[in-house]
Amino acid sequence: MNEEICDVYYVDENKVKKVEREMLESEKVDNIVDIFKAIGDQTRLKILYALSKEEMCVCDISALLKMRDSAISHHLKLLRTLRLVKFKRKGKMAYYSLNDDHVIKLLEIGIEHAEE
Amino acid sequence: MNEEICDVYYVDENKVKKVEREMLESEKVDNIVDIFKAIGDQTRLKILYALSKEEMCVCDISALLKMRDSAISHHLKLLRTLRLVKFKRKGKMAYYSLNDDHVIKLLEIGIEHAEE
DNA sequence: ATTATATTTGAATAATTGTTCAATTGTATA
DNA sequence: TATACAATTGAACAATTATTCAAATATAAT
Repeated sequence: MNEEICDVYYVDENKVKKVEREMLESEKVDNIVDIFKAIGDQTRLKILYALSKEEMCVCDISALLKMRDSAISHHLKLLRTLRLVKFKRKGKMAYYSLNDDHVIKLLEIGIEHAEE
Repeated sequence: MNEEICDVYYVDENKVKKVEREMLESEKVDNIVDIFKAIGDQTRLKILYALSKEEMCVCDISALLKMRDSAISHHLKLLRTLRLVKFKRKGKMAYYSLNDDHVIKLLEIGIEHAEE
């Protein structure tokens, strides 16, 4: 009988309004979601985990994961855009590494939760 | 000219083999990926963030996010399966809350990275 | 029992996304 | 300059997934 936004009748309006005020701005939500979405993919998670052990070039990673270098490159581009990895060119190769330790922390907590 | 697994020629085999030994088992990768995939969705991220502020029932959340309770329930089921949220029934309602503080830690680091 | 309401579920559709292929670009060397 | 190779890019296809609708449960009240 309260709001007609959805098909629900008894809503704790005060609670909802309170949480509404505390919610993240939607632009911020988008940015955070993008990070988790990036890590939430088998190939990219493996890439990130591998880079936490060693700096590697595209061809090393594609050999490690037994995938086309094109696929790896597409993923690395996304990870670069999100500043999860960085790279430096040395001759023909591009050496990738983790951009900062946020990724490592995220992976650690993710692993911890998965292991329980 | 090394391995013919992919279309790449010069690979640092020692490095690749070393990282191969250090890699996560693929079953573990799947489990970790599922967690990040779950958080890497606008609706579910908002649900988790909201639940970090207040315990809420399905109808509260659907009012907050202006979405069908059916959609919310589907998401909550996934989050329950991954043990990211828990719930208790009180009468007709189901009150949801975060299962442990892994989610909060993950969100904090995600927010931190997004804000830089 | 019947009615009312909160939640859950399954199936269908629409939208998103990962991988591949083919072509291109950048860098080094002959 | 011509060739070789690492990396990148865009387009296309296949696979995954979020949301909706409709129907089914669960719980409480009349």
